[in-house]
Amino acid sequence: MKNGPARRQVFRLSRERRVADIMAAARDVFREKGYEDAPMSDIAERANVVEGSIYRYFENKRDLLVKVIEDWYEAMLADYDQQLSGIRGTRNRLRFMIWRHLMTIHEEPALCDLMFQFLRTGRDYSHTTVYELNKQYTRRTLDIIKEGIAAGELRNDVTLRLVRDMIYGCIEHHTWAYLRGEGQFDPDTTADSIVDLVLSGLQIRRTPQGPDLADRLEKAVERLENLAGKPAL
Amino acid sequence: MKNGPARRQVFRLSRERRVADIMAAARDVFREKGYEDAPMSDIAERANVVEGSIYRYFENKRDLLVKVIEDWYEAMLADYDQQLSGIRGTRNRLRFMIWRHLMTIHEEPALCDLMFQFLRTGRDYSHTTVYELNKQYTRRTLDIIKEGIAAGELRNDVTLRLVRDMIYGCIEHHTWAYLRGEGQFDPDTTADSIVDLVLSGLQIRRTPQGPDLADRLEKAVERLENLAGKPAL
DNA sequence: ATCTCTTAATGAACACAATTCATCATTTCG
DNA sequence: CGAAATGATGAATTGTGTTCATTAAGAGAT
Repeated sequence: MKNGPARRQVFRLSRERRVADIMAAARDVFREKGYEDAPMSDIAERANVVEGSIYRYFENKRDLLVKVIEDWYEAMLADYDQQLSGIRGTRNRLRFMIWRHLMTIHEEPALCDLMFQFLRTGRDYSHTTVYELNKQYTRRTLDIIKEGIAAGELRNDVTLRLVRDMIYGCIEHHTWAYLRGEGQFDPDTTADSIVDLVLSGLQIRRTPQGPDLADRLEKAVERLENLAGKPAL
Repeated sequence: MKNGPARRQVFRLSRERRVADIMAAARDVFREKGYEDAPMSDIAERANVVEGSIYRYFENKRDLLVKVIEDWYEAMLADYDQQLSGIRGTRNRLRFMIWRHLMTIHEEPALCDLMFQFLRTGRDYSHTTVYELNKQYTRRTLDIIKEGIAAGELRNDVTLRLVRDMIYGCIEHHTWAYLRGEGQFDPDTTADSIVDLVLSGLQIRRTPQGPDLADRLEKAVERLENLAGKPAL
């Protein structure tokens, strides 16, 4: 019998259980330390496995990150349709989508950060599941816009892609600014403001034909006055 | 005399020249390979120095990246005010800012990428020079909005921060989508569309009861006229 | 010119983290 | 119960950023 260094007791779990353990540990460590500052050794320790074991279930560190984000994202979107289906009216539905996105970033800033910084920038992003999920997610917003157009409430001469970029770009830009200390975070009023801006724009709405209307009224009254002033009786 | 390995000829240059050489090399390598995939050895080789020498002028790899981006950003913003000062009118000035930003991203996608991905996400971003430059840069857009408000052209009940987030968020979101293959890139029409969307919003402007109201009033007066004209005789 | 003295550049050595793999423990199955 | 299959291990490897003792180049004095 060789007297080597003490070997840790080996536990054998089901594949699903091991994967779940590692992903849970990875999610926690990534949340706390980000991607680059999260050593595999930390993840292994928290998952009660040894570093090398992680590579039996995940190709590499990045793959682990991708799986973690996918898992979270998918779960988050699960009951989305249901919530949305209970809301009526273009404005309300749009507001919900914006509010929901703001809340998500507020609840999981670290994971959102990882997603935007490390997944979305990767060369292969457009071939990932996260890309598809995200597309599916933003498509709902565009569907709301389309319905608004079909109902004659919204302009039909805008590029839908740009509207999407404007809404989501605004939310994200706003959130990063908040995360580095600019202003406060109030999903309710922010959502209201964004919907209002997107729908109404910046320009002051001149009541068109305003002066014209006044003219016409004045002329009508004049006719009345003339009529009344005459020796009609 | 020791017969060690051949030692490379040592060139001594002015500090400015060395720094400039290293930064130029770093800029090129970063542009080609990104941040993480750009080894210091490549940068050193291209700058004709040895790896260790870089650390006489830069604290570490990140510091080098920061300096490179700063340098580029500063140069880019240099003749900005001058260009803008030649443009009149809220809409045109706003359009220029948007167009200019689109062009910048189009001309230097790699450096913009680095800036967004590695600088803006850093913990210390809000204490960097790039942060200040960027603030100063976006402030001009907000100044244009403020002038529009002062001139009575734009609504005064919007959060300026949100308008900024909407404009820049939209541009950036749009650009990343483009960079990963969605749609084309046409700074001119895109700038037009964004300005239009920001100023006018999505909602169809109902002439609010304009003609309708006038019609109804005129008819009422007509009835009065008829009434007054009849039993009078 | 020659001889210090200061300073810059060097590249070998270090440190640290991701990844691999030969080895051994555990389970499964005949 | 024994043998094969499978899974976990952790030591070794690799790659890369960073450090530092050593050495070369230039400046100034004699």
